[in-house]
Amino acid sequence: MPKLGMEPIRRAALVKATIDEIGAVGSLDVTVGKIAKRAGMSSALAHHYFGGKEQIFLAAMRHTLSLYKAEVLGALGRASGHRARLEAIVQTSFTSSNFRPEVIAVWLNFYVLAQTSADADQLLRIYQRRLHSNLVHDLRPLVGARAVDVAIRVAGLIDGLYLRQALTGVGSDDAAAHVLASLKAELKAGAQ
Amino acid sequence: MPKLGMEPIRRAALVKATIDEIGAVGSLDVTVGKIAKRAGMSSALAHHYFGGKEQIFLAAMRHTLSLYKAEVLGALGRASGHRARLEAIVQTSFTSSNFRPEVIAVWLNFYVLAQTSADADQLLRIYQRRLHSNLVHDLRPLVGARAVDVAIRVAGLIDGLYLRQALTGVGSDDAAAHVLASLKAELKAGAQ
DNA sequence: TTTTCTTGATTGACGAGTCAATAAAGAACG
DNA sequence: CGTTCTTTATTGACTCGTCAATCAAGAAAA
Repeated sequence: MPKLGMEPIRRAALVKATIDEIGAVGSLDVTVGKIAKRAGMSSALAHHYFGGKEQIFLAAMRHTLSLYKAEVLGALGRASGHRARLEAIVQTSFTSSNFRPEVIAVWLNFYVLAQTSADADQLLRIYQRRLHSNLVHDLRPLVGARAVDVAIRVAGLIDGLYLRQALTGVGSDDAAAHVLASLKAELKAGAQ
Repeated sequence: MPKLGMEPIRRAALVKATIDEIGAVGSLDVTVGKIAKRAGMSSALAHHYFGGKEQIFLAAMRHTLSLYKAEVLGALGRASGHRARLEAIVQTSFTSSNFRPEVIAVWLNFYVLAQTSADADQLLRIYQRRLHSNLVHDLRPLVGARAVDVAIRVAGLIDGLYLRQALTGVGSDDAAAHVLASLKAELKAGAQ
């Protein structure tokens, strides 16, 4: 059985299984054993490749973040013009892939973990910084000096509406539309 | 020793201890034993009064929500005029008492629990409905038919900025000011 | 045969919930 | 007023289960 080069395959399988298991349980209260079984291996092997539970979690968070990042980059590539780029960023945050139960569960528990895990906190800050600078980049030409403040509000609104939609399907008629409406109001009001 | 009428005292002590313990650990991964010890009693007594761990958690959530509700009601009582009342609602959401680590931890874990616990979900919806209707009540005279949509955005922004400030002290220069700025932009843009 | 992959078995710890037993405060009773 | 009964308060000890992490050992490639 021992084919060589199993490590990356096993790690990927474990990451996926971790996300699925967190989604199934809704919390980080998942066992290495369950994750390993879902990934089709023994728990000892999971420990062998990751060292411990927390490292498995972090890998799952990183993976979720990198998927999101890729989605944003893709959407940005397809958009032209500042306005369109802003819309792309907003739309991407509310893609259906972000509302799969596993993804929601990972995000929520990510927030919880960020309170106590320095690594999780760092990952979260990276996400926030990236979103913020993406927004500022395309807001600057539109609102000038107000870009930073507006970006804070847009980012906050994205997170808040995501949270609300994730927990209570309410407002799902289109959260993205709400963010864009708010943005439009900011642009209009700023221009007097 | 058995003084009568201990039940309400014990329950209150357990609720407080639960919140403190969740704050200390950062998650719901707290033991009944630890909570009970913090409240100065045996774990058996905690079970006696609450029945189980989940019920202790729910009592802690309810307590946190009722504190918040009382704060809002107090602030609303002191405010006069629609604009002032809206400001009161927003300000209250960002009171320093809401940023004590225990309170943050309870809220974050509340969100996580709402995914799987019907009771937690119900509590969360009550909070959201109350906030929404409070906002609509004072927005209607200002923006008419747009009140519902604006309320959704303001509520989302409150939750989102709270989340961001709670996790990374960033933006703490004043989240409430950001919400009010956004609100102002909505009013201005709506009036053309 | 050395390295990579893999697991069953084990260890050591911890935790939720139950239970039987103790203790006191009041109520009923003679 | 004593005495007995009942209810409330309280805990230590115990059960039963779970789980993270380790380890020794086997199997297959190179």
